Amino acid sequence: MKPIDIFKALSNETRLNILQWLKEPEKHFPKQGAHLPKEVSIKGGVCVGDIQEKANASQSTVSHYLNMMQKAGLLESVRYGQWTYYRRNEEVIRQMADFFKTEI
Amino acid sequence: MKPIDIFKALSNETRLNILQWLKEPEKHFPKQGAHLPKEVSIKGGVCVGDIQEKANASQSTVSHYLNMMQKAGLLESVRYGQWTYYRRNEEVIRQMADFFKTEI
DNA sequence: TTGACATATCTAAAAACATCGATATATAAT
DNA sequence: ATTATATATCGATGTTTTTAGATATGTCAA
Repeated sequence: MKPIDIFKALSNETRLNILQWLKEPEKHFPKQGAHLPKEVSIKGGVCVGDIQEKANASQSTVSHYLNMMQKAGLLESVRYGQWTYYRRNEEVIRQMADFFKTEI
Repeated sequence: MKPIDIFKALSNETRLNILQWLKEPEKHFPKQGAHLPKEVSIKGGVCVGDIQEKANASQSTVSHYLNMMQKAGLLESVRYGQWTYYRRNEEVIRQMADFFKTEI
Protein backbone atom coordinates (compact mmCIF):
# COMPACT_ATOMS: atom_id res chain seq x y z
CA MET A 1 0.00 0.00 0.00
CA LYS A 2 1.45 3.35 -1.05
CA PRO A 3 -0.33 6.05 0.91
CA ILE A 4 0.83 8.87 -1.32
CA ASP A 5 -0.57 7.29 -4.47
CA ILE A 6 -3.82 6.73 -2.64
CA PHE A 7 -3.94 10.34 -1.45
CA LYS A 8 -3.27 11.52 -4.99
CA ALA A 9 -6.06 9.37 -6.33
CA LEU A 10 -8.42 10.82 -3.76
CA SER A 11 -7.37 14.43 -4.44
CA ASN A 12 -9.97 14.82 -7.14
CA GLU A 13 -13.65 15.26 -6.65
CA THR A 14 -14.76 12.98 -9.46
CA ARG A 15 -12.50 10.16 -8.36
CA LEU A 16 -13.59 10.54 -4.77
CA ASN A 17 -17.19 10.43 -5.93
CA ILE A 18 -16.60 7.28 -7.93
CA LEU A 19 -15.16 5.53 -4.91
CA GLN A 20 -18.11 6.58 -2.81
CA TRP A 21 -20.68 5.64 -5.45
CA LEU A 22 -19.18 2.19 -5.57
CA LYS A 23 -19.96 1.71 -1.90
CA GLU A 24 -23.58 1.31 -2.94
CA PRO A 25 -23.58 0.36 -6.60
CA GLU A 26 -27.22 -0.69 -6.77
CA LYS A 27 -28.21 2.70 -5.39
CA HIS A 28 -26.07 4.84 -7.66
CA PHE A 29 -26.10 2.67 -10.77
CA PRO A 30 -29.65 1.36 -11.05
CA LYS A 31 -29.12 -0.29 -14.42
CA GLN A 32 -26.03 -2.02 -13.11
CA GLY A 33 -25.26 -5.36 -14.73
CA ALA A 34 -27.98 -5.01 -17.32
CA HIS A 35 -25.59 -6.69 -19.73
CA LEU A 36 -24.86 -9.63 -17.49
CA PRO A 37 -26.66 -12.93 -17.44
CA LYS A 38 -28.08 -13.56 -14.01
CA GLU A 39 -25.76 -16.44 -13.24
CA VAL A 40 -22.76 -14.16 -13.57
CA SER A 41 -22.69 -11.99 -10.55
CA ILE A 42 -19.79 -9.60 -10.32
CA LYS A 43 -20.61 -8.40 -6.93
CA GLY A 44 -20.43 -4.69 -6.64
CA GLY A 45 -18.77 -4.23 -10.00
CA VAL A 46 -19.90 -1.49 -12.35
CA CYS A 47 -18.83 -1.12 -15.96
CA VAL A 48 -16.89 1.85 -17.27
CA GLY A 49 -19.73 3.18 -19.38
CA ASP A 50 -22.12 3.41 -16.46
CA ILE A 51 -19.51 5.14 -14.36
CA GLN A 52 -18.69 7.51 -17.18
CA GLU A 53 -22.30 8.50 -17.64
CA LYS A 54 -22.67 9.37 -13.99
CA ALA A 55 -19.27 11.02 -13.71
CA ASN A 56 -19.97 13.30 -16.64
CA ALA A 57 -16.47 13.23 -18.07
CA SER A 58 -15.09 11.86 -21.29
CA GLN A 59 -14.60 8.15 -21.83
CA SER A 60 -10.84 8.42 -21.91
CA THR A 61 -10.76 10.50 -18.77
CA VAL A 62 -12.87 8.05 -16.83
CA SER A 63 -10.89 5.10 -18.09
CA HIS A 64 -7.74 6.88 -16.99
CA TYR A 65 -9.23 7.65 -13.57
CA LEU A 66 -10.24 4.07 -13.02
CA ASN A 67 -6.84 2.84 -14.09
CA MET A 68 -5.03 5.13 -11.68
CA MET A 69 -7.36 4.21 -8.85
CA GLN A 70 -6.69 0.58 -9.57
CA LYS A 71 -2.94 1.15 -9.63
CA ALA A 72 -3.24 2.89 -6.30
CA GLY A 73 -5.03 -0.21 -5.04
CA LEU A 74 -8.40 1.35 -4.38
CA LEU A 75 -10.20 -0.56 -7.11
CA GLU A 76 -10.00 -3.92 -8.79
CA SER A 77 -11.39 -4.92 -12.15
CA VAL A 78 -12.93 -7.94 -13.73
CA ARG A 79 -13.38 -8.23 -17.43
CA TYR A 80 -16.51 -9.89 -18.69
CA GLY A 81 -16.74 -10.00 -22.43
CA GLN A 82 -16.34 -6.53 -23.80
CA TRP A 83 -17.04 -4.93 -20.45
CA THR A 84 -14.71 -4.17 -17.63
CA TYR A 85 -16.30 -4.09 -14.22
CA TYR A 86 -14.69 -2.08 -11.49
CA ARG A 87 -15.36 -2.53 -7.81
CA ARG A 88 -13.80 -1.36 -4.61
CA ASN A 89 -10.89 -3.18 -3.09
CA GLU A 90 -12.26 -3.16 0.43
CA GLU A 91 -9.19 -4.79 1.90
CA VAL A 92 -6.89 -1.99 0.76
CA ILE A 93 -9.40 0.69 1.69
CA ARG A 94 -9.68 -0.72 5.17
CA GLN A 95 -5.91 -0.92 5.50
CA MET A 96 -5.69 2.69 4.43
CA ALA A 97 -8.32 3.78 6.94
CA ASP A 98 -6.33 2.01 9.64
CA PHE A 99 -3.15 3.63 8.44
CA PHE A 100 -4.78 7.01 8.64
CA LYS A 101 -6.05 6.38 12.13
CA THR A 102 -2.80 5.05 13.55
CA GLU A 103 0.02 6.58 11.50
CA ILE A 104 -1.22 10.00 10.45
CA MET B 1 -13.27 19.92 6.81
CA LYS B 2 -12.53 19.64 3.11
CA PRO B 3 -11.32 16.14 2.43
CA ILE B 4 -9.91 16.95 -0.99
CA ASP B 5 -7.68 19.72 0.34
CA ILE B 6 -6.49 17.36 3.02
CA PHE B 7 -5.75 14.62 0.52
CA LYS B 8 -3.84 17.10 -1.62
CA ALA B 9 -1.80 18.21 1.34
CA LEU B 10 -0.93 14.62 2.10
CA SER B 11 -0.01 13.78 -1.50
CA ASN B 12 3.58 14.81 -0.95
CA GLU B 13 6.19 12.87 0.90
CA THR B 14 7.75 15.81 2.70
CA ARG B 15 4.42 17.13 3.89
CA LEU B 16 3.36 13.70 5.03
CA ASN B 17 6.63 13.40 6.91
CA ILE B 18 6.16 16.74 8.59
CA LEU B 19 2.75 15.72 9.86
CA GLN B 20 4.14 12.48 11.18
CA TRP B 21 7.17 14.12 12.76
CA LEU B 22 4.84 16.44 14.62
CA LYS B 23 3.19 13.47 16.28
CA GLU B 24 6.31 13.20 18.43
CA PRO B 25 7.98 16.59 18.33
CA GLU B 26 10.39 15.94 21.19
CA LYS B 27 11.63 12.83 19.42
CA HIS B 28 12.11 14.37 15.99
CA PHE B 29 13.04 17.89 16.99
CA PRO B 30 15.35 17.51 19.98
CA LYS B 31 16.22 21.19 20.20
CA GLN B 32 12.54 22.10 20.09
CA GLY B 33 11.66 25.30 21.91
CA ALA B 34 15.25 26.21 22.58
CA HIS B 35 14.25 29.79 21.99
CA LEU B 36 11.36 29.74 24.38
CA PRO B 37 11.42 30.72 28.00
CA LYS B 38 10.32 27.79 30.14
CA GLU B 39 7.11 29.42 31.22
CA VAL B 40 5.89 29.60 27.67
CA SER B 41 4.97 26.16 26.62
CA ILE B 42 3.60 25.80 23.15
CA LYS B 43 2.77 22.21 23.48
CA GLY B 44 3.80 20.23 20.48
CA GLY B 45 4.64 23.28 18.42
CA VAL B 46 7.81 23.40 16.37
CA CYS B 47 9.19 26.46 14.65
CA VAL B 48 9.58 26.73 10.89
CA GLY B 49 13.35 26.74 10.98
CA ASP B 50 13.57 23.46 12.83
CA ILE B 51 11.11 21.86 10.46
CA GLN B 52 12.97 23.23 7.48
CA GLU B 53 16.26 21.83 8.66
CA LYS B 54 14.81 18.37 9.01
CA ALA B 55 12.76 18.54 5.83
CA ASN B 56 15.74 19.48 3.74
CA ALA B 57 13.92 21.89 1.47
CA SER B 58 14.23 25.62 1.02
CA GLN B 59 12.81 28.03 3.56
CA SER B 60 10.18 29.33 1.19
CA THR B 61 9.09 25.84 0.24
CA VAL B 62 8.67 24.75 3.83
CA SER B 63 6.83 27.93 4.73
CA HIS B 64 4.51 27.31 1.80
CA TYR B 65 3.99 23.68 2.84
CA LEU B 66 3.10 24.64 6.36
CA ASN B 67 0.73 27.31 5.15
CA MET B 68 -1.11 24.93 2.89
CA MET B 69 -1.31 22.28 5.58
CA GLN B 70 -2.76 24.87 7.90
CA LYS B 71 -5.29 25.98 5.31
CA ALA B 72 -6.29 22.36 4.88
CA GLY B 73 -6.81 22.25 8.64
CA LEU B 74 -4.11 19.74 9.46
CA LEU B 75 -1.95 22.22 11.35
CA GLU B 76 -2.42 25.26 13.48
CA SER B 77 0.12 27.93 14.27
CA VAL B 78 1.04 30.15 17.14
CA ARG B 79 3.32 33.08 16.75
CA TYR B 80 5.73 33.79 19.56
CA GLY B 81 7.94 36.76 18.91
CA GLN B 82 9.73 36.25 15.65
CA TRP B 83 8.95 32.56 15.57
CA THR B 84 5.93 30.76 14.29
CA TYR B 85 5.23 27.45 15.94
CA TYR B 86 3.25 24.87 14.06
CA ARG B 87 1.54 21.92 15.66
CA ARG B 88 -0.98 19.34 14.60
CA ASN B 89 -4.68 20.07 14.75
CA GLU B 90 -5.61 16.76 16.33
CA GLU B 91 -9.30 17.48 16.21
CA VAL B 92 -9.34 17.84 12.43
CA ILE B 93 -7.02 14.90 11.96
CA ARG B 94 -9.27 12.71 14.03
CA GLN B 95 -12.34 13.90 12.14
CA MET B 96 -10.60 13.07 8.92
CA ALA B 97 -9.67 9.60 10.10
CA ASP B 98 -13.28 9.02 11.01
CA PHE B 99 -14.40 10.34 7.66
CA PHE B 100 -12.07 7.94 5.94
CA LYS B 101 -13.31 5.02 7.96
CA THR B 102 -17.00 5.73 7.52
CA GLU B 103 -17.38 7.65 4.26
CA ILE B 104 -14.66 6.36 1.98
C1' DT C 1 -15.78 -11.22 -42.28
C1' DT C 2 -17.86 -7.06 -41.34
C1' DG C 3 -19.79 -3.69 -38.41
C1' DA C 4 -20.95 -2.08 -33.93
C1' DC C 5 -19.78 -1.40 -29.36
C1' DA C 6 -16.79 -1.14 -24.87
C1' DT C 7 -12.63 -0.04 -23.17
C1' DA C 8 -7.73 1.16 -23.30
C1' DT C 9 -3.98 3.73 -24.93
C1' DC C 10 -1.74 7.56 -27.31
C1' DT C 11 -0.91 12.40 -28.09
C1' DA C 12 -1.05 16.96 -27.26
C1' DA C 13 -2.52 21.34 -25.08
C1' DA C 14 -3.94 23.77 -21.08
C1' DA C 15 -4.09 24.16 -16.29
C1' DA C 16 -2.30 23.43 -11.87
C1' DC C 17 1.49 22.54 -8.84
C1' DA C 18 6.28 22.55 -7.03
C1' DT C 19 10.27 24.77 -6.04
C1' DC C 20 13.54 28.17 -5.34
C1' DG C 21 15.92 32.66 -5.01
C1' DA C 22 14.87 37.24 -4.05
C1' DT C 23 12.49 40.41 -1.52
C1' DA C 24 9.37 42.07 2.11
C1' DT C 25 7.80 42.18 6.82
C1' DA C 26 8.10 41.69 11.56
C1' DT C 27 10.54 41.24 15.71
C1' DA C 28 14.71 41.39 18.61
C1' DA C 29 19.13 42.93 20.10
C1' DT C 30 22.73 46.33 20.18
C1' DA D 1 18.58 53.78 14.18
C1' DT D 2 20.95 49.79 12.60
C1' DT D 3 21.65 45.15 12.21
C1' DA D 4 20.44 40.40 12.57
C1' DT D 5 17.16 36.78 12.57
C1' DA D 6 12.71 34.28 11.49
C1' DT D 7 9.09 33.84 8.59
C1' DA D 8 6.04 35.15 4.75
C1' DT D 9 5.27 36.48 0.20
C1' DC D 10 6.50 37.34 -4.66
C1' DG D 11 7.97 36.08 -9.23
C1' DA D 12 9.75 33.00 -12.37
C1' DT D 13 10.48 28.54 -14.23
C1' DG D 14 10.28 23.62 -14.63
C1' DT D 15 7.35 19.72 -13.78
C1' DT D 16 3.19 17.23 -13.20
C1' DT D 17 -1.60 16.70 -13.74
C1' DT D 18 -5.78 17.09 -16.19
C1' DT D 19 -8.51 16.42 -19.94
C1' DA D 20 -10.23 15.24 -24.33
C1' DG D 21 -10.05 13.79 -29.14
C1' DA D 22 -8.16 10.31 -32.00
C1' DT D 23 -6.82 5.84 -32.56
C1' DA D 24 -6.07 0.98 -31.28
C1' DT D 25 -7.62 -3.34 -29.30
C1' DG D 26 -10.75 -6.67 -28.12
C1' DT D 27 -15.36 -8.70 -28.19
C1' DC D 28 -19.92 -9.58 -29.86
C1' DA D 29 -23.61 -10.13 -33.34
C1' DA D 30 -25.23 -10.58 -37.91
